[in-house]
Amino acid sequence: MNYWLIKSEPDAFSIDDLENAPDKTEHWDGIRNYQARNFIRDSMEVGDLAFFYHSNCKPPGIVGICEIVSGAYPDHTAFDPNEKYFDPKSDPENPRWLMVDVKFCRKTKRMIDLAEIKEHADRLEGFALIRRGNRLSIMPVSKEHWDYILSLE
DNA sequence: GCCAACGTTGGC
DNA sequence: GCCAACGTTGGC
Repeated sequence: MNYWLIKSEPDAFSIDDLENAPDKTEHWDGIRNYQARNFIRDSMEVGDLAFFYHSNCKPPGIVGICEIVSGAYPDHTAFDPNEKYFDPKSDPENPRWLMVDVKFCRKTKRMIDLAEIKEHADRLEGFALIRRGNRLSIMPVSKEHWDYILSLE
């Protein structure tokens, strides 16, 4: 059982979009970063929980919790030239990019925004979200950090 | 809109 | 394999 934080720009796909999706489940496509891909491929397991984080908005922050409900499988959007995240170098015979399905669990009682999380940096040492220059769209969260952040809710 | 911090690309 | 140029991310 692992814990994660996954980022999404709310203009593109928000926590409400996930809640309103059929079966409250959606595939998490568009990951085009090897480190994030490797997390999906090697470490994510069905039943893992993830913070749903709104990025590139005002204010950015954690807005909900979702569950990983599938193993990793090929991200088909990489094969389609009409898709925003088309990657001609991803071979369908040997897919370069993977995705998982995530299911809405609940919204947090309130948004736990980035500024607040940073105020607790001393209790969140090593948390990838507040490391300098962090740009990962999927990152692991330790159980200690997970519980602590939820205690702020 | 700005820009720092990265990741990727491609010439050599 | 090095590294400059370029593109992207994402907070501010």
